[in-house]
Amino acid sequence: MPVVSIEKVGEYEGKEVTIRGWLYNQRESGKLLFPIFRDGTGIIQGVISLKENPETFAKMQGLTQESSVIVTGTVRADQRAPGGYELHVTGAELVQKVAESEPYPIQLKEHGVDFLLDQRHLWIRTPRQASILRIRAEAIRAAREYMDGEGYILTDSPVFTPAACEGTTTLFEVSYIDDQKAYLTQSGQLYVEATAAALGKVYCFGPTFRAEKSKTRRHLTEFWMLEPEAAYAHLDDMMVLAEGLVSHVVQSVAKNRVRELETLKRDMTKLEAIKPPFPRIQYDEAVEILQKNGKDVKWGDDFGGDEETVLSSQYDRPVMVHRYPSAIKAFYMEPDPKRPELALGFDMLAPEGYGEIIGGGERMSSYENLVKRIREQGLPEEAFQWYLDLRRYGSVPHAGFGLGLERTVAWICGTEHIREVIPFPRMIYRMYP
RNA sequence: UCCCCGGUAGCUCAAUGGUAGAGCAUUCGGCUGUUAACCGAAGGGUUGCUAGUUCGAAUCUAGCCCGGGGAGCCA
Repeated sequence: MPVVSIEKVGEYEGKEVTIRGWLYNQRESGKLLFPIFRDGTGIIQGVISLKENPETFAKMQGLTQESSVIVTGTVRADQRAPGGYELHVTGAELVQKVAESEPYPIQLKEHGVDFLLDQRHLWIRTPRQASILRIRAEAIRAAREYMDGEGYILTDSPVFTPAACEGTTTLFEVSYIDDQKAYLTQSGQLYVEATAAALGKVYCFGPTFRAEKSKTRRHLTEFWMLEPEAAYAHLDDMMVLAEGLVSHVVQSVAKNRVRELETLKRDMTKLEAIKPPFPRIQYDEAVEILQKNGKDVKWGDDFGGDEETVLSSQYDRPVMVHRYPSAIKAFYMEPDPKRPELALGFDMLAPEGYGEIIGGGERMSSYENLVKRIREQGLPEEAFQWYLDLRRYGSVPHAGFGLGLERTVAWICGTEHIREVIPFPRMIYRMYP
């Protein structure tokens, strides 16, 4: 008797198979049972007749939602069944029954956000959430495939760091060994700058932490970031890499996760349009576009969520805004030699109002300028000595960016909130489960 | 940190100053093709907490707690 996964059940039409999973739901109709099973790969409806199989009927009748079961039956195509295939159950083995006194808390109906987040460890069992997590996995696989294919070497950055990567944001402080203090990384960038000088083209991919008190659908306190860095690379090289990476990720999901995107009711035509080249606009031009659209922004202002939405809604694919004023960008950004008041940085804004998914640019390569900036920012110079070494010993032009995984996946999935695209979201005021 | 919104049964919600209710879930009964099945019945409440106004508070007032959305900041 073959043990099969529900996603592959169509290959076994007319054959008897075993499915190991859970009871997703069950409808009862007198002398007929319609259990719906799930096994993590999909759902399938079963049929059990009292007349034909009284023993199994008795075992399954009244069984509680999410009880674990191993069932055997014959696969039949049937228009009436959700999913097109049905399992005519011949035998069932109950693995664990959910007690009636403590029924499964998540029902097949609308629930509130607060409740679902408290039940996140169970919520991920629902088809929609499971689909999102499968898409996340595909996005990660495709992103690494692309970076590896472009000759970038994975060199992961540490999670414990001695100081801030960017002065302004708030850090999570943790106690380290023997009364030392450490901080959870807010970016791996400084470290990939070092590995780029060692290996040429590198990237890191891992969790990052921001203790900002942001309460929006675009923020998490713990999120994953992919950060490439390349020696001798310039701003334009990074914009080419960024559009190549993002389009490869989107196209891979569109190709390999069709069923999941259907579960999410995602508009596939919007994803299919995500191909290079992506539009590039300079900051100056972005300000003009915003002013034409009635936004009260002047040159020198940074863009908020509203402004980003206006800009990204002009295009059917992500837009890259480059050369922002240095004053509103991070301390390590290289100024444009043609217009020193501008930084050689860029942001990629996702369509449909999902906001900034990439930020990056060219790093400052001059020792003197970098020291000056560190002092201006009031950053602890001692902690940055190793970083300054990169400018003492064979400094070269180099560039990179950071791609926010969850914002990217939220956009691909079309979810309302970023919290749905990470298995266990960490947000301000929420760390359970 | 600031602004806005919310907290009533396990869940989703109703009740706007006068006896706290419905659907789902659970239990019992019925139903041979159900699609969040349906029909009948039962059990289930410190209305977030504290104080106040009132003959009377889920409802009005104040403070606090918890959560959501947004600003700032950022991926």
